[in-house]
Amino acid sequence: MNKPATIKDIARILKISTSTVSRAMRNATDVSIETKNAVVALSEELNYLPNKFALSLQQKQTHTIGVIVPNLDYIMATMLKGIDEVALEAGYTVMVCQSNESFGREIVNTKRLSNSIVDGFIVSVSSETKVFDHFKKIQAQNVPIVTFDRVIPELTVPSVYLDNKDGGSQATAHLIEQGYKRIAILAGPKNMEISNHRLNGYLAALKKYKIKVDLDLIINCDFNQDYAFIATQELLAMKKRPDAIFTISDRMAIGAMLAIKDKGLTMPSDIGLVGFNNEPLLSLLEPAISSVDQPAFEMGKAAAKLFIQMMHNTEDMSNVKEVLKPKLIVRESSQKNQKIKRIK
Amino acid sequence: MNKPATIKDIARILKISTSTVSRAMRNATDVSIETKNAVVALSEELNYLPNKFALSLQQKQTHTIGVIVPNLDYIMATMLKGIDEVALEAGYTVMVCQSNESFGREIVNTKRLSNSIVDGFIVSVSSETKVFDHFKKIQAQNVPIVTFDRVIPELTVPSVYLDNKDGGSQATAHLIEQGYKRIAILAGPKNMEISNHRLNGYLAALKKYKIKVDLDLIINCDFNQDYAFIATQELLAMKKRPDAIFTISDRMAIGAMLAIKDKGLTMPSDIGLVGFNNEPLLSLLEPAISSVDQPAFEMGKAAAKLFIQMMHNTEDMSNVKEVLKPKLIVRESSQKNQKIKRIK
DNA sequence: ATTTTAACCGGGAACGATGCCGGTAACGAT
DNA sequence: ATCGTTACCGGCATCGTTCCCGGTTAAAAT
Repeated sequence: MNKPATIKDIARILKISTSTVSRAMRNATDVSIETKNAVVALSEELNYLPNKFALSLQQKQTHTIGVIVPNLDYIMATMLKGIDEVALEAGYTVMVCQSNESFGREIVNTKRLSNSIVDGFIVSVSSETKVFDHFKKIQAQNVPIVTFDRVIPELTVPSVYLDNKDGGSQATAHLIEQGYKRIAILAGPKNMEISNHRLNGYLAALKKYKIKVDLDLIINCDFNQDYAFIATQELLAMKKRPDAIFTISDRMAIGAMLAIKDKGLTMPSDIGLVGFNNEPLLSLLEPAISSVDQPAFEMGKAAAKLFIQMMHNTEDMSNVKEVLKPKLIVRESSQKNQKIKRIK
Repeated sequence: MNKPATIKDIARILKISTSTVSRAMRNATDVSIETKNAVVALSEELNYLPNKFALSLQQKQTHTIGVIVPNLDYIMATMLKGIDEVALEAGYTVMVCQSNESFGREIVNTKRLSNSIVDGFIVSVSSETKVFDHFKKIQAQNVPIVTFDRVIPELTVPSVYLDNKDGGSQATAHLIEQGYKRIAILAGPKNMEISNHRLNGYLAALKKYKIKVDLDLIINCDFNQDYAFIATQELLAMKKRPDAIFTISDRMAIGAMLAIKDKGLTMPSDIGLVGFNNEPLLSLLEPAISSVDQPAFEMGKAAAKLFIQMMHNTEDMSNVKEVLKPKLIVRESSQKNQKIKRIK
C-alpha cells in the first residue's frame, strides 16, 4: 500500500533539499536546530528508515556476516549462538546457511551470499568438501573469511578450532587407563581434518602407552549414526573383537551403543565407549556415555571476534589461529574400574 | 585488491554500452550472438557477478526471506531445513535469526531485517512475546509475513501450524486408555498459544472420558527442562499424586523423567509419561518415552511455500491457514497395559 | 529507387542515499 | 564600505544495474 518513505519525501514535504535531510538525520553539524527537529519529527511520523541498499551501494558495506555451516545439530547451534552474540553486539547481522554436509549446496550458498550481499564469511566446511576453489575464489576477491571448527588448512585465513588431537588423545588414554586393551576407533571420512586429528590423538596415546596399532581397529566410516551402527556390528563380529570403542562424534557413539546393546553386550564391562562433542543427551542414556567436551559457545564467539577484528584492522591476520582445549567428561560407559555415582 | 568487476568494466573493455552488456547478460533478444558471446566470455573471465544492491535498489526485491525462530533445537532445525529446501528451489536465500526466546532480541531482529533487507518474514514467535506491535508495524508497511508453528492469532497473516489440540487429546486419551487415572499436564507459559491448545486437547480428552478436571494437576511452568524437573517434583510430592504426566514438550518430558527417576519411581508402572515433539533421542532413553510427533520438515516446507505463493499472487491470502496433523508415537513410558517390543 | 521493417545498439533517467563543493545571507571586524 | 567569517543550505555526481526510448544500419518489400 504505502511504500516506505524516502529521504526525498521528507525533503519535498519540508521544502528543503535531500542533502539537508540527510545531514539532519545523522550529524547535527551544518543544520539549524529547527530544521533538524522538523526533519526528525517528520521522519518519525512517516516511519522513515534509511534504505539499506542505497547505503550499501554507496559504502560497499552491508554489516552482514554470511555464516555457512554443515548442519544445525546441537553443537553447531551452540556455536551459532556464540557467533550471534558477538556479531549482534558489534552491529552485524548474521545470515546462516546450512550446506547439509553437501558440497553442491555449499557452493550454491557461497555464490548467493558473495558479491557484496555479505561483508564476509564465517565458515565450517561440509564433510563432503574436498576441493576448496569456491572459497579460494572468494578470498581472491579480498572478501574476509574466518573458518571455525572444521577449518581448511590449505586456506590461509584466521581460524578457530579445537585441539582435536588432544581430544582424541585424552579419550584414548582414559580408555587405556581403565584397563581396556583392544581399543577401536570409529573415525570419519578420510578427507576430514578434524577426524584425522582425533585419529592422530588416538595413535599418540597408543604410542605413549606402548600399545601396538592394529589397523583392523581403525575404521573410516561416514559421519553419522547409521554408518557407525553398521561399522560397530562389523567390529563386534571380529574374531578378536575390540573391548573399547572411541568414536569421533556423539552421533557415532550412539550408533555404536545401539549395536553394542543389540549384540547383548554391556558397557562398560564388556565394551568401553567414549564419544566426542559431549551433547547433553549423553548424560541421559543408560549407561551415560563418556565424551570429549568442546567449548562450542566459546568457539563461536571467538570466530566472530576474529571476524570483526579482521574487518577493523588493516594488518594481515591470515596467520592467526586460535586453538581451544577439549576436556574429557567421564561417565559410566567407560568406567570399567571404579563404580561411580551417576553424573546428571 | 581487485574490486569486483562491474557491468561498466565489461562495457569499457568491449567498447560497447552498459545497456548492451546488461541485455546480453540475461535475455538474448536485441543482442547479436557475437556480442552476447563476447560479453559472456569476458564476464566469466573477470568473475563478474551482478551487484545485488544495485538490483535491489531498482527492483525493490531482494529474494531474501528473513526467518525468525525462537531457538535452534532439533525440531526447529528440522523445520528450517524444510524452509531452506523450498526457498532455495524458488530462488530465495534464507536469513535465519534466532530470538533466543527473548522478546527484546526478537524486536532487534525484526528491525534489522526490515526496511528492504528482506522481502518478507517467516516467523515463529518467542515464548516471551506477549505484544506483537513489532510485527504489526511490519505488516502495516505491507511486508509479507507468514507465521508457523507458534502463530500469532491476532495477526491476520497466512500461517501453518499443528493441530495442537488434537495432539494433546491424542496423548491424554492414550494415557486414559492405558488405565491411568490421575493425569497431570505440564503446560507452558499461559501466553503461549500452542501450550493452551495442547491443554485444551487434554481437557477435551478428559471430558470425552468423563473424568473430572483437577486443577491441581494442571501446571503452567516455563518451557524448559529445569522448570519441568521442579514442577514434577512438586507433583510427586502431592498427597494424591498423579499416576501419569503429559508434558507439552520433550524437553519438559526429560525434566519430568529425571524427577521421576530421582524419586525412585518407575515408568510406566508407577507413572506414565508422554511428551510432545518426538525428538529422536526419546527412543534412546530407558524407558523410551512416548511422544506426539509433528511433521516438522513438512511444516517448514509448507510455510515457505505459503510465503512464495504470497509473493507471486496478488490476491489476499491473509486468511489461509494450513493445519498439519500430529501423530502419537507410543513407546514404553506409557505402556502400562501390554508389554511391547522396544521400538528402535 | 524508395520505403518499411527488423536487428542491434547507445544515451540517459531512475532507484535512495551520501558527500563534495559552491553559494547565500547575516554579522562582525577593519 | 568592504572584506572575512560563520552558519546554513542546495546542486550535482556517484554507487551498479535496468528500462525506456530513440537512433543507425542493412536487408527486405514495394
